[in-house]
Amino acid sequence: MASKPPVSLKDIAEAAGVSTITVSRALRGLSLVTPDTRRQITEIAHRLGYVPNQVASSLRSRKTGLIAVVMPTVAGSIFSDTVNSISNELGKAGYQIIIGESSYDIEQEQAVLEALVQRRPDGVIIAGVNHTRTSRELLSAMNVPVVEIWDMTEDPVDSLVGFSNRHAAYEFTLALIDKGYRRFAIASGPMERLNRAQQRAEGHGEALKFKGLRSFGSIVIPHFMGMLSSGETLLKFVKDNPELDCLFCTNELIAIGATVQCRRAGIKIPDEIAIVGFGDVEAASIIDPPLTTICIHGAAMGQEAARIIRDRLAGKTEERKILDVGFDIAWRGTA
Amino acid sequence: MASKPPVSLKDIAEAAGVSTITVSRALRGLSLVTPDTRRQITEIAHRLGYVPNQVASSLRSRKTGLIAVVMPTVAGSIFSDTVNSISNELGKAGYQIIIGESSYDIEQEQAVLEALVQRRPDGVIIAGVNHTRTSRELLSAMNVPVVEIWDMTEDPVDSLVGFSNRHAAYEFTLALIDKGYRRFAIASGPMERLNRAQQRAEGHGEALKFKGLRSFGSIVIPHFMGMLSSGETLLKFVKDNPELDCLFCTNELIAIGATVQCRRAGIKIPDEIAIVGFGDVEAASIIDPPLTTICIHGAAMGQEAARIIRDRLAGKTEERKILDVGFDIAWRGTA
DNA sequence: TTGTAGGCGTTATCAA
DNA sequence: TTGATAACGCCTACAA
Repeated sequence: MASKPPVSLKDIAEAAGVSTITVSRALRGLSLVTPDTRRQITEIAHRLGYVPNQVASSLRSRKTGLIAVVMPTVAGSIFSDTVNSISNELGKAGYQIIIGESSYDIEQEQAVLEALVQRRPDGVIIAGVNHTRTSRELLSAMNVPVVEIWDMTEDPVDSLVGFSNRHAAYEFTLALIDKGYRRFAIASGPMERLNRAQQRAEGHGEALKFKGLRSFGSIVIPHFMGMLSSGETLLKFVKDNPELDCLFCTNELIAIGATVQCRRAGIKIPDEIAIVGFGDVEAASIIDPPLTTICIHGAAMGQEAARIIRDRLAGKTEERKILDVGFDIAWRGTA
Repeated sequence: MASKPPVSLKDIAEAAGVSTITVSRALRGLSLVTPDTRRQITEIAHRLGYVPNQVASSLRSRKTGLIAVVMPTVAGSIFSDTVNSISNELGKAGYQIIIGESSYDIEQEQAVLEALVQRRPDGVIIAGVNHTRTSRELLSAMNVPVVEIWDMTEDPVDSLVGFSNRHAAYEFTLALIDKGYRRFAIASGPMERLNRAQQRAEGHGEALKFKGLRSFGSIVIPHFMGMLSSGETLLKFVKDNPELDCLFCTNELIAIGATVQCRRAGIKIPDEIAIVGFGDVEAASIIDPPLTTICIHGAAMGQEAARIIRDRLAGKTEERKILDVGFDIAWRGTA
């Protein structure tokens, strides 16, 4: 297992009889090098199996080409559209992403952020607008573009691409009431300490109140246990509360689970009970009946956030942006 | 927007009246520092808002704490279990992962690899065993542990944690024949140039041949277009071939799509036609009927691969490992 | 237990 | 168009 020592710019420079900086320039395509010299250098670099050391480059140039992306989770389908579109959009510009998972917990988010920051990312995209004080300070102190996503506030750390969870839940509830539903219960997923679930619940509640309705119950699935087992719990809840006519889920996955399990138990949806979700993952459209839900523009948020980062880093713009991508209601089979 | 200059070890050293190396040692917890000194240093570092620069650290120590993970895609649910378990397992040991997508193409894989290698990862986990010559050379030349996953071969680059796609398809087909199915057609997803789909098709074909059966047709969904639209294509195929009694899909997503669309078209599954998948994603169990499929141990592969990397980097073991995690057949509703 | 010296591989800066 | 010099921030090696 004789391991050859790694090849550096210096080795190439010696072989080519030029200085390291010339090699560096040639390999970076810096057009101040004679085509002839460049060709020779490229050839030698290739022959020697040279692999540029981006660590050294990053240290000296203070550019890592890394964008930190902090999400509650990347498991499951909720945030994967967002992460993918970020990755694709930034990939075009030669950036790599490093992902951190906050596990829906701002303390954990801070820990993750503290780790990521040490790698000196050139930018940060982070889900949510509710962070610890230290996290906010950290984000500001980094002096790189920061884009918060998946939420809305008047007072972002830097730029923001999101939507109002509260408003979406509010409007959706109004629309459901318009459709004739009156006796709602609300089901929440694992209570996010990042509190987007809570905002959704509040928006729902406000809409009820505005229409003079009261809530007929609520249930929380404390630790997320997979779609089907959450669904079992909700099936029991639905059976125990026969007066309900609509189960408002603040989380897509439990809505899917509930729909599947209720259907398997022979409950007619939406006739006996309507079920609605929040988020529109792909699985929502393959179940029967397909889920009526709020469609969140995860990919669009990712893409816009990535663009903002890219443009800022390219010096194209200085300004901070606040972008509301809104939401749609996807009327399908469950309500 | 006055941006304070970043704080370095030197700044802390000066403030504490010690040398930078002492600060470095104190902050890394290297137990050669007086508790008193350490406390003082920690306090100052905190007060100054010191953020260690891992780029500099990586350059000098030749350890980046980064593990490169190369997968065909991270969109969708197929590989996400694997990536998550890798991330979790390595996270425990303080490693970060950087992901590259090969898009089911070994040329693209090579390009991705060439980019990742420049960041000097401490290890590599890569899907598949079929790589370009250059990729293999690159992997060897890196002199870091490499684990190939999701496939099987006698001749891995280094370590290997996988299963035989061919064998799984072979055994599954035999089991289906045992169940009484005779008139099979095979449906493939986007033809992977990384050729795992092909191995599955071959295993299926060999089993038929072994039992003296012929294939009743085949169809390829060339570009993956989502579960439901693939399903439409397959629904048409099934309608056009009424003699079939089992549709063998080499890809879970198209199996789900086919099942959903056939069912919506009123075709009785499995009575009129059986449909089986390959891979067992979560969505397979929420459709009706739930999909009979080969259960691949994606999370287990990820975890084992991560462990091998971790142990090798901790110097716990030198040896290369080949691990076959096998597969299970999940008999559910569609066959 | 602490410190000195130097270098990891690259690129910014300034000079030729 | 090319080069010399130094520095990015940290840690290895060796010495005290």
